[in-house]
Parts: sequence; structure tokens; C-alpha cells
Amino acid sequence: MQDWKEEARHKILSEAQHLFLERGYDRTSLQMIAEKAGVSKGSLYRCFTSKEELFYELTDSAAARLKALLVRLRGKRFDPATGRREYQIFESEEVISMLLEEKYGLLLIMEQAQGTRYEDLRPGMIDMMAAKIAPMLAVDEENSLLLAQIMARNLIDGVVHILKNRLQPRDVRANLQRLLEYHTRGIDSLLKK
Amino acid sequence: MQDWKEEARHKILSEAQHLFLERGYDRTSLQMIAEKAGVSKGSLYRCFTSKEELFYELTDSAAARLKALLVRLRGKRFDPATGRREYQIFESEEVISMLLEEKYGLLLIMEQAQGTRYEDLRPGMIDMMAAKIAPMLAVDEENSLLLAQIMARNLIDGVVHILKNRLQPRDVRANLQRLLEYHTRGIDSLLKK
Amino acid sequence: MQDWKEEARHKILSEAQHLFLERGYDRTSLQMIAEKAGVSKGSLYRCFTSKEELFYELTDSAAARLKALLVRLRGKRFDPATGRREYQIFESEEVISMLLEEKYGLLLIMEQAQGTRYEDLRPGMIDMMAAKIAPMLAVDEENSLLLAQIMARNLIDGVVHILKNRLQPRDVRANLQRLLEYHTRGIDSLLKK
Amino acid sequence: MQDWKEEARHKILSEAQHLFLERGYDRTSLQMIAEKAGVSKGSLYRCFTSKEELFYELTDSAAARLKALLVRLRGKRFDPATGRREYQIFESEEVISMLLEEKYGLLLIMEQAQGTRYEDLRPGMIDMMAAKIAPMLAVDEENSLLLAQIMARNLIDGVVHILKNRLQPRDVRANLQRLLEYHTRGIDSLLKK
DNA sequence: TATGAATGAGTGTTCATTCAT
DNA sequence: GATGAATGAACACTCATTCAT
Repeated sequence: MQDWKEEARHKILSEAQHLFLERGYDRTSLQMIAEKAGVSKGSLYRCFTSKEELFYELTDSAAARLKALLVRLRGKRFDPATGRREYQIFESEEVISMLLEEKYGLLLIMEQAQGTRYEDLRPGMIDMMAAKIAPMLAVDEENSLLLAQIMARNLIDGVVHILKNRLQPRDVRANLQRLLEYHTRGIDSLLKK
Repeated sequence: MQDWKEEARHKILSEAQHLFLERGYDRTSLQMIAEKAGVSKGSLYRCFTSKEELFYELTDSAAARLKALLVRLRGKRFDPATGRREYQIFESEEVISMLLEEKYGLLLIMEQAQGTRYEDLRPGMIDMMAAKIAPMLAVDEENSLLLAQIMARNLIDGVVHILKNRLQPRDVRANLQRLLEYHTRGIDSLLKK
Repeated sequence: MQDWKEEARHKILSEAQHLFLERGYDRTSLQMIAEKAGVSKGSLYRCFTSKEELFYELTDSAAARLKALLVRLRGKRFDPATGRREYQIFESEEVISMLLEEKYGLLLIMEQAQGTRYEDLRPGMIDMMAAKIAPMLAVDEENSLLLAQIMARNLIDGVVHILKNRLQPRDVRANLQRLLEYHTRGIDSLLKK
Repeated sequence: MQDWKEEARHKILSEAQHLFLERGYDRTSLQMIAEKAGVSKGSLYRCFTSKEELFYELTDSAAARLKALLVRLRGKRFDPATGRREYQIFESEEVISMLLEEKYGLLLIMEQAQGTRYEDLRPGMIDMMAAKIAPMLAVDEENSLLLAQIMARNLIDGVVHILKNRLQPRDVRANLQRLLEYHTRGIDSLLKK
């Protein structure tokens, strides 16, 4: 019974994850999940109290760690003078571990969370990073935020893309490094001297 | 009556566009569109055979021009030796014109096409551009495509972001230039010598 | 095993009773009953063939005795001339015993029988008593039944209210007496001389 | 169109009223209402935004007037010394008008509001009246509230019963008077001297 | 022709009941 | 025999689509 419950839970979570990743939260119906998982709609409710809870089961842990990261980032300043920008936090072991461990949760939060309580997490992250980057740019105020938003989003989406396509930690690490190189250099081109 | 019909069509398209962009395709009901456009739901169906059709009406032209651009791009090589990379095509008057003229259609294709016949357009564009960029990178083959995809996507999303937030052609142009500067420099960091 | 079964039956009945009285029949699920009783849902069906059956198990005895009382009452006349009205039957030891012994079954019949085979018992009792009271009233025929129904219902609901709120036989008895006093005097005011 | 809407609204309200009165709010499904009214489930939502709203449409006005009455009653004291008890408020023209005008709304609130926002109105009224009556009774404190609750409930249920069965204002009035006579005299029997 | 009333399939959710283990 | 997993019909509610007027 314990076995079964765990097994069914796992099967349901796994199929839900696939569908949510493919189609997004709103466009995935419990009917679909039930069919893919080979159970009835009613059975879904033996393991999860609602569709939302099912989604959160797949994302809560990632969201919590992401929020913690955000809090830490908020306190830091992005100082070009130091030579190291704090978005290089993405190279820290701690963050990379999180990225690897929370891979699918992060993907769901970043790409398919519309209609859930996490739908503002990605925009929030982008805005926060953009607010750090904007003052550094050698561009009139009006446009610096726009460009900073693009940069912030690119960085975040780049990380997500790597996560999506690389399973091995060393590959993730190596490509994150390259992404940061690309991103740093790109930003440099528009920095105030 | 022809006049009237044309006028209604236009009003409907315009309101649908706003709503699709603001709330997304799924979360916009025909009721909302009809109300905003000041016509009856029945009239919607006199002008458009379905909700999907209405979406295509708003995107077909942009999609066609985008596809044409894709075809032309496919033929070109991105040669770092020339000093000018062909993704700088985004600076050409022709492309900028298209971006400005098809602005909203492009935004819809890029952000709301999931589940429609254009859902592969953005990924297709990214793949194509990535395929051009990848061979230029000083990275092992396995990873170069991954990074190239990130770069291509960043470029495209950056263009979309500018389109979304700048109404004046000269602002669009100026920021596109900065985006390309950022992007080129970023790529340079990973180019083969 | 017989013992066990009997024990489980008893526990289930007891918890079902509590829940039905507290939350009502409809708002009580078999899940709740099973949990409170510490048995599985399957076991519920070993003892009772359905939720309705469970309800009847809790009410059949009370219903039978109530019906018997009804039959006896039907034969009697409520004669004001005797000085004792037969609704004072509620003061008889026999009836009080029944009230106390069938307390919860009666409460269920009186308050939760909608949709069950006993849904007509309370109205039936009221009608019967009303039919006895009506001819005694110094009111035109048309209205005497209406008033008699009110009186009958008040009496019955009053008894039910006492049963619900007093556990000790002597308290029940004392309050029944007061209720009858109140009721008798009230009726007196409208009696034919 | 206006005509139709009004007509359908009326038909739906009327059938809903019947069903709610017969079966209660919870046990009446929109399916039933739709069938009885000869419209589809979807059509219900053209006129009413939800099942609850449909119920409130039938009861809001009555509830508001009832609450107003409650507020006024709360301020009054039930003084046996005056010879007139304030529950004789039920004889005032104003109250009788309300009873007649809000007949069905009151019946719904008083008998079938379980599961709605008005489910506590009847118990609240009874408690309030009981609190006024209890101190007047020549019974130990412990039991006086119990008896007062019975009396209060009887009075209210009696009014409801009359309402349910008499359509003509003069019949309602006449029977209310008799009910009050019955009730007053009944209470007298237990009053402190 | 234009309208909006009407529909019905679909959504998430609950729960009495059944049945393999 | 006992369990609880599994079901399926029902619930309130939404919405693209159709069609009588």
C-alpha cells in the first residue's frame, strides 16, 4: 500500500511534469495527466488535493531555494569596479548545485508557471537583476532599463537553456562559465567607462 | 455595407490584438473581444470562422514575411572573416521596416503561438540562426550548438523586447543597434580566432 | 470475530450518529465516518450495504416505536372535557422512556430525514396531532387546522429541543413538564369553552 | 431580447424557488433547475453568475429587511410589566407587510438556507429572542434559556407556518394574532410573578 | 444581415461504491 | 476478511460555437 502509493505518486508526478513542461499549467488538464499516468481522474485526488498542489509539489522546493537566492542577490551591489559582477554568483558551487538538483522545478517555474502562484517569480528576478545592471550602462536613463532587462532576461534564460539540455554537472558548469563570459563581455560593450 | 464590414473587421482585429497580447490567447474569450469591439458574438463569426482563424488573421502576414526572411537567411553564411556578421541583418532597413510594420503580429507569433500552426516558427528561427553561429565558436562541437542556441534566442528575444517597449522607429533602431553591439561583443568572446 | 464485528459495528454506528447529528447526513462522508471509527471504508460495507442503510440502522428502532406511538395516539381522542389532554401522553413514563432510549434516532428522524424513507414521519406526526387539536379550537374550521399544526409542531420540536440539550432523565422530565405547561396554557387561550 | 431575458429570468427564478423550497439549497442542483425551467445549464449563467447568486436573488431583499428588524428588536426590552411584550412587534403593520411581501424569501431563509450566507440568520434570531425571554422566566437559570429557545423558535416557526399557508393579508393577520395569543398565554404560565 | 440566446463539451473537484489484493 | 486503491457519475462553472429570430 505504501509501495503502491509511492509508485502511483511517482508516475503521476512524472507524467504531470512532462505535460506541464510541454504544454504549460493552464493547457494541461487533469484528464490528460490521468490518462498518461494510466489512472482515473478520481485517483489523482488520492495523492494530491488539487491541480495546483500537484504543480507545487513539482516546484515548491525549487521556488523556495530560488527565493532565498533572490534575497541574497538583492543585498548585493553589482559593482563594475571590482572586476567581478555579482551575477557571477551563477558560478558558485552552491548555486550550481541548486540548479542541478532543482532542474525540472526551475524549468516549470521559469517557463510554464502562468496561472500559478509562481507566475511572477521569473519577471521578479529579471526586474531585480535589471535594476542592478541599468545604472551601470552608458546609455540614457530611458533606455538603460530596457537594455538591462534584455540582458537580465538573456542571462536567466541562458541558464535555463543550459539546464534543459545538459545533464552532467561538469557540462552544466562549463557552459555556465561560457554563458557568463559571453554575457559579461556583451555587457562590457555598453558599460560606463 | 462593405465599408461597415471592413470597419468592424478592423475594430475586432485591433481589440483582439490588444487582448491577446495583454492576457494571452487562452485567457481571452470571444465575449471579451466582442464587447471591446462593440459588436455581437455572432458578428465575430461573420468575419472570422473561429477564434484560431482570428489569431491567424493577426499573424499570417508577419509569419509570411518572417518565413521569407528565414529563407533568405538560410542561404547566407555568417562569416566572421568579413567583419560583419549576418545577424546584423537586423540593422538593415528592410528588416527594421518589417519589424515595425509587423510588430504586433510578430509579438503574437513569438509569445502566444503555442498550440497554433506557428508554434514552431520561433524555435525554427532560433535553430537556424544557431546553426549558423555554432561553427564559428571556439568550443567543442557538442557544446557549440547549445551556446549558439542561447545566443540566437537571446538576440531574437531582445528584438522582441524592444519591439514591445518602443513605439518610435528611431528608438527601436537605436536600441536594436545597442542590442547588436552587446550581442556581437558577447559572441566575440567565444569566437574562434 | 463475531465479537470484533459487533464491536466495529457499534463504533461505526456511534461515530456516524455523532457526525450525522453534528454536520447533517449530506455533509458527512463515509470517509469521515471510517476515519473516526478507525476502520476502513471497505469495512463499512461489510457491516452496512450503503450509506442510507447505515442511516436506517440508526433510526429504524426509533422509527418503529414512533410509528407504534402514532398508532396508539390515533385511536385516542383529545378531550378537553376530561381536563387532561392526551398530548400529555408526553408525560407518561412509557413515552419518556422511549424518548430517552431512542434519543439520537429520534433526533435524526426529526432533523435529518430529508430524502430518506422517514422523511414523512415528522410531518405525519404533526398532522395527526393537529387533526386532534383542531376540532377543539374556538376558531373557524378553515383556520383551526393551521393553528393546530403550529401547535402540534411546536410541541414536537420543543420535545426534540429538550432531548438535544438535556442528557439527564430528570432534566428531560422536568423540562418536558414545563414545555407541556407552556403548551397547554397556550392552547387553552384558543379553546372552545 | 429584453423581453426574453426577463421571461427566462422569471421562469428560472420561479423553478429555482420551488426546488429550493422543496429540497433545500444543497440538494438542489443546477441541472435540476435547468431541466425544470426548460433551459440548458449554460443558459442559467446568462442570467445569474452562480448558484449562490441565484439563491441570493431570491432572498437578499428578505434578508435585508429581516436584519433591519433584528437590529430594532435588539434595542428593545421585553418587559412583562408593561403588559405588552415586544415580540408583539409581529402584529405591527410594518412587519406584517414585510412578511407578506417577502414571503418566499423568508421561507427560504428560514427553512432552506443551509450552505448559504444566510444559514445563521434563523438561529441568530432565535438566540436573540431567547436572550430576551429567558430572564423573565420563573425557572432556574440553567433551564430558562433552554425553554426560552423553545419559545422563541416556536414563535418564529409559527409565523413561518402561517406565511406558508395563508395568502390573504387578512388571514395572515388574523392567524398571527391568534398565534401571539397562544404564545403569550403559554409564556405567561412560566413567568416570574 | 446582425444579434445574442442556447448549447454542450470540457474544466477541476467530490464521493459513494466496488473490488483486487 | 479486511483493506484502501480505483472508479465513475455528479457537481458548479466556462466558453467556443451555432442558429432562430
